[in-house]
Amino acid sequence: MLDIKTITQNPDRVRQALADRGTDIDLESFLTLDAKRREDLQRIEALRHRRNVVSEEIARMKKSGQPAEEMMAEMREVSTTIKSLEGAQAEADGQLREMLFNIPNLPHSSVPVGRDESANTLVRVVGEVPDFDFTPQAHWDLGTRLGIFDFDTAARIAGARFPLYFGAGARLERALINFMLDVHTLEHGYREVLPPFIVNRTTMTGTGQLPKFEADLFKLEGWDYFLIPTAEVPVTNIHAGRILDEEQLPLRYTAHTPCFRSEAGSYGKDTRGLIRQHQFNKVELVKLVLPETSYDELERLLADAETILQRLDLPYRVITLCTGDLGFSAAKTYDIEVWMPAQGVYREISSCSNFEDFQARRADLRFRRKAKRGTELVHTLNGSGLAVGRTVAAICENCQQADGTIRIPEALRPYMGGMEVIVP
RNA sequence: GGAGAGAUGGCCGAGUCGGCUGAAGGCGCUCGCCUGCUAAGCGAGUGUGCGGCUAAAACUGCACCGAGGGUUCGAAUCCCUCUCUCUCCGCCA
Repeated sequence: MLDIKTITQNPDRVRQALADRGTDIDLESFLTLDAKRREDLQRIEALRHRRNVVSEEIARMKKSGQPAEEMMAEMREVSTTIKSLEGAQAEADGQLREMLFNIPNLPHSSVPVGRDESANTLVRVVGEVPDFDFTPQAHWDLGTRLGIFDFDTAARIAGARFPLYFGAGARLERALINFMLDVHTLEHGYREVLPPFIVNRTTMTGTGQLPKFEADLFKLEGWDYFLIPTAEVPVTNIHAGRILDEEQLPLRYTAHTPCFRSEAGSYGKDTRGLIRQHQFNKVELVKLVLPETSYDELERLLADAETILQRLDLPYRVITLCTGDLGFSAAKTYDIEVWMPAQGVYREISSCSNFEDFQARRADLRFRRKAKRGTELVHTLNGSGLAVGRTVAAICENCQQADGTIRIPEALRPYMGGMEVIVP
């Protein structure tokens, strides 16, 4: 969420940002409501001040045995007035908060302006796209033939869009998780976390999934609990509501979790294979950093995620999302897209974002500078490092061989017990 | 699942019959002093949010003692609901 002051003091800047994002939000009624709220607040505070003063006076009089009936009667009225004003205030607060929750983050100045993904800009293309002398198979055909995936059985057990891996497929998934966690913890300086996979409403609100995107989540019936759609949610909230010391920053966490997404509204999109599932594994990178370092940290985060693809010899490209394609909470996002030969397209495999203080304000993530009064909000960042299911899909397709077997990237072989090729 | 206890500042911990407690005391931390080594001692300071005033401070108003509601002129203190923690019993990987 944005700072109310940002909106009231720079309404034009906010208006422009919303326009760039292609969002239509009624800022005027927000500004009017806020002005009125502040006016009312002053009245309430003046009345409360009077009540405090007179109540003290009453205490004094009672102690000295003087009657205070008149004052008490007056205060009864004052209290009633306060109570009714407070009621109105609470309502206005609620309305303002709801509006605030629906205003997206301001895009960073380096973000290209544009309506949709066609305005995204290419940052770099890395790796060699494989040149097959046969027609490459889609990973779902390949994997099903090899007996490492079984989407039909998964659908019978759970439903569409659920994974079921066997043998070398299951091991490949596990190998990737371990490989990614090892690289990030041992080489990139992240601390490994194993967080809850189910979180409460406050936590979901802290990172911005709620209240706007409840339909995208799985909710536990009879509980105010949700399955996490990404490790970003529990991990970013680790320090929610606490004040960190400057020396503790930056905090860098990595976590492997399953992710659960309802994928509401995506019917018909990517119906086959591992690309879009209700449940998938992801190794996530999360950072809490000093504000002045957050854009450098974003570049490092992106590089950390790219390292995984480079080690696996998977061809990919990096793009910067334009204002119209940017997620609700992000100020800037790079997507890493891996090459998928069977479809002949690049598919998103990681999304690395700087949220600046947008999540921090919601989740109340603050820090105190050494020898300085007061607190400041940290900047939060996160990125996939990487989506595991999609990495499996990419390996299947990029490393497939004419005979329908899959060559395992060298970096992964130690994690596969030395296996070099997946055969039927 | 059953029974009981509790939730106060960075931490520990006091709050009596509701009023003078933003909150004693201690620890920690910061600054200064003192002491010829690390130690100890002395003094001062040390929450957050939202407002007002100010060039900026100083100063000042309101709120916050798990969360929400109630009683009252006035609540950390009384009542209700919820959440969480701890202990014992049961069950269980």
